Amino acid sequence: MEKRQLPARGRPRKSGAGQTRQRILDSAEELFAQHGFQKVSLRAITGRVGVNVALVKYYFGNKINLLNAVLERRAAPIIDHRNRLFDACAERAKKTGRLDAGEIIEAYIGPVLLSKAGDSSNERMQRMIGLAFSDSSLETGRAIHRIFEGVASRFIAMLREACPELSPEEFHWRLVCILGGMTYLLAEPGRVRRLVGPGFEALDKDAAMACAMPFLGAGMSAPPARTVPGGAQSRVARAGAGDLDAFQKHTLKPTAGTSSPA
Amino acid sequence: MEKRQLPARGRPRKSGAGQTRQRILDSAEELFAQHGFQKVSLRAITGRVGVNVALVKYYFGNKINLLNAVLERRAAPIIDHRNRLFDACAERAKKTGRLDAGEIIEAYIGPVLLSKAGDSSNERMQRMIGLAFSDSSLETGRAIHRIFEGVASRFIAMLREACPELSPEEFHWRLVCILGGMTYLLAEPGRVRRLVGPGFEALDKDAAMACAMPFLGAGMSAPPARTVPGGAQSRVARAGAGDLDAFQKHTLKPTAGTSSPA
DNA sequence: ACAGTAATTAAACACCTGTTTAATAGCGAA
DNA sequence: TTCGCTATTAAACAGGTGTTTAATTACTGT
Repeated sequence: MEKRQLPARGRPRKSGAGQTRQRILDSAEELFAQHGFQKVSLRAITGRVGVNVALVKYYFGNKINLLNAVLERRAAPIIDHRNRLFDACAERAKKTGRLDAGEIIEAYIGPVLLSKAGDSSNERMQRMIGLAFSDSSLETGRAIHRIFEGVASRFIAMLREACPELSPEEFHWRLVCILGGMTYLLAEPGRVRRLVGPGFEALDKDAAMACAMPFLGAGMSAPPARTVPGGAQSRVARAGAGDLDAFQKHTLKPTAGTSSPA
Repeated sequence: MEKRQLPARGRPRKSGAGQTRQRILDSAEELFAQHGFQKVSLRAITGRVGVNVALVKYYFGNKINLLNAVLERRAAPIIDHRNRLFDACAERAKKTGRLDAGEIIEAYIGPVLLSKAGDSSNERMQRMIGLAFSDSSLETGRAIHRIFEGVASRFIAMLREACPELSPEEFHWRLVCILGGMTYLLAEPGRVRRLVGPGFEALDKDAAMACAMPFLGAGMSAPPARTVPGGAQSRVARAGAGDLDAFQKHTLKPTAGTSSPA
């Protein structure tokens, strides 16, 4: 009887070799972007390229490291682009005398949201960042955080400088809104569309950018709700509709106040 | 030898019975709110209350139905509250002659974000909705969607009416920002805070509401970026900084235009 | 007293997960 | 040729998952 007829085990013939690592990265990128980190199994990733699961360990060590590798591969251009735009913002501020919040936000979001035509890798990166951000698990959040920590800090610092009139509290919650909105812009899975119904091409991210920017910019430039803790009333409460009992009590309740001296 | 010394199998004595279903619901609610639907196992839920996994099937059929039951239990008051506030908005609009976007947004977010003092169930509901919304899986999204479909539609319809000057496209993307911001307000897992650093009590949701509302309201009331497709320029592009080559080309590119006649 | 039903359990089912181990086929150099 | 290194595989490991089945006990109505 023949010794082995089994599918070749061991090192493959040289033709087209050495690209396995890349192909695993590509496959992982595509699946992570489609379904999120947690829901994609290693076997799904390697199965698509026809190699064994064990190669993930061989090349990347483990699953979370594979995600890191996938992210790192695409992060550098985005970070560079953001930094260049931030530089431009600072440059312009030197002439006009003040930083523009809208410009800064646009400089942060643009490089991720806008893809060069035909560059599908960026579109995948969009969804991947969006999904990783909204993923409730700590590990994916940490992965993103680690990679973009630098620019993110610069973004926040510049934005803070552009909005000196906001209290720390107020700045924080507006920032939460911006990042939430940004996450949805990136990864919006069609839920909103299902609610609103169709009626236009919702996939044009350039349009999304152009439409979202006035919103975010105007939001950030809005006057503070309250300069003194407890001095503000919600719009609904101010109007004083009849049956808003519990709602009113709380909206009117003076807020704890900034608990830090800074 | 004694017949059975094993832990009692079968129906338990009447004392304190009949509450098992509730206890499972409570446990599930707490864990779903903490870690999200996908990451919580049925055994974790039932283990905490000291009952067998099979009871989930007995009482709820399966896991997704358990989530539905958890959500349904808390949804009704929220939906009612929202509707009452919407009624009040409509009432006021009859006098002032126009709907106020900020009021409408506040009426939608408030009932979820603001909890009656000491009502921890609402706080759990907040995180649960937030997590379910940002969960990339379809099933949890559908669960939320099914329950809030009605009010959500009313919300969007009213908001649309309040912003007639926005094109469908523009309205859509601003709505995405609002819902994204809202999701983050509800479930923000501390990522933003880690970036910004501490400095105040970030957990006061009443303050979050008061701080976020001017942002969202002003954003929604901002003038449209473009009334005619292709007529708008992004702020960054307009400023024309030197090295924004590809970025400019795309920001300036005329947008596909509303592809539907409606 | 007895039959039926409601509530609960232990245990298995069938599968999927990330990870690891040991074997092996091909290649390059000595 | 032979040795060692690289890239790859099959297979197992150790566990977790939602789901299901059958058994068991207590209570309820007749």
